[in-house]
Amino acid sequence: WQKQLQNNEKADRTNNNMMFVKVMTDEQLETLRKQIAVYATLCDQLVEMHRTLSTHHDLTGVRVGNIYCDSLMTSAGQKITSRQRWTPTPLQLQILERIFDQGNGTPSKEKIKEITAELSHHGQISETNVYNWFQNRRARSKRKLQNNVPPTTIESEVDAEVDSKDKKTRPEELIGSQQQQHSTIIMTNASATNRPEKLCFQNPELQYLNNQHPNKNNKSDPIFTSDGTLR
Amino acid sequence: WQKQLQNNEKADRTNNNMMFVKVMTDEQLETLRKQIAVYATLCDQLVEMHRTLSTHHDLTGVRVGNIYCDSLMTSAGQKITSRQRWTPTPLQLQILERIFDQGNGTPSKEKIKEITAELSHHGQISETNVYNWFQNRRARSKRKLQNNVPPTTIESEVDAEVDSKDKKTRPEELIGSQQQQHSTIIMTNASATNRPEKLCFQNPELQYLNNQHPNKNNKSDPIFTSDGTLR
DNA sequence: TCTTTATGAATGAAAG
DNA sequence: CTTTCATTCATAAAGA
Repeated sequence: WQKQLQNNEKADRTNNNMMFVKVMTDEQLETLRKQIAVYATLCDQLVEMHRTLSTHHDLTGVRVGNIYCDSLMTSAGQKITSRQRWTPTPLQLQILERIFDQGNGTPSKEKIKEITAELSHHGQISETNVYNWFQNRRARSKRKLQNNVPPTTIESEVDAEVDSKDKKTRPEELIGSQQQQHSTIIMTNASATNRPEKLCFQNPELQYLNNQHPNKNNKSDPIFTSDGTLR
Repeated sequence: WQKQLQNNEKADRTNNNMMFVKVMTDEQLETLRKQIAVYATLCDQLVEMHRTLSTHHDLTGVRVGNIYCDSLMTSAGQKITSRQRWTPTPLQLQILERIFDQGNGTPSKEKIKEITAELSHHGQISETNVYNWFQNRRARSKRKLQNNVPPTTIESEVDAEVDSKDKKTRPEELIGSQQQQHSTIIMTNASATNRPEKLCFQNPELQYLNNQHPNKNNKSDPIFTSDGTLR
């Protein structure tokens, strides 16, 4: 593998404009990654279901499950390529920070363009980056306040809950059975932990697609091994 | 592995300060396609099997859901308690994307109901969710276009240059937020020559899956769409 | 290296 | 519909 990589790499470098074949864009690659991850997860889910169903009957499901786990499961949700992300240069950061501090909480599309133009003199950047940055900046500073200023300890929780529930003004013309449990309090740590949560399934099928839990085996990437199988 | 990739990336970036470096041979691409197709087929089969098993063993979806949920909790731990918003199942997502791609941009209340009904077979969902999904999907795809269409006006810089160059490599619409760093994926021919059929299931009962032509039904031909989304 | 943290990006929901 | 918010995911950077 390594060797091949190196070779290809060299070829890549030397024949930059030449014939080797196929170029995938980041989007395509990312899409591919997602797609594979989705399938892997799907298979995982299904296998799990089979396992559950078959436990009392025969070995089929179990075996399938095991095999699957060995070959595919560890790869679920992993990345094929690392998605690269923008990182502001110190200078950009400084400028952004300054603008942010100026208070005008609403960067608005116009502003964004300006800012982006300005910042692009100091490094690669796009409007989306700026937009996201402000978005995140605002959200996080807000949360910080929230977390730091919960001096209103005890009864605030209840009040907050009621308040937020009242906020739910949307006329529910269409509502199924949903987890629209806007039990959303002001997510302080305290409230988050005492809350008797509703444990029942909402997405019975694939809840843990979002698993980020430190799986010790997460070494593997869904990459194609030399024999054409996934590992 | 990962590291190797990183190295490649760095090398690419520094040595020839150019971008787009994802290179695949035709065979590799083909292999990839096959592999994904196999995944799709497998999933289809598994779903079918699951349905059969479910009905046969007289298990309701709910029960399955509960059991599954339980096993999930034990394995994945804390997760489930904190979820408060709907997360589409991969399957649901696929379906949604497909519908969206079909162009009928106006999901009208009628449609929504239908779709919801359909999707509810694959997981907990409500009409509101579907409604929101389409809302967001449309808005965001629009924004993407908006971000991409405006031909680079500000060429004041190296980065801008790079950017436009970058865009040239993208035959299709691109995702708004991706604009910068690229990483390298190179697949060797060696890895591309094998049979995807070896993928995972060796169980006799499932063996027949492997003999299927991946493209048997169009649903099993997962290729990325032009806008980098799944369908 | 491996783990943890900070933060860019994605996205469901809701407001405007 | 468009914009914004809240939450979560993924990863670059920092720490051990």
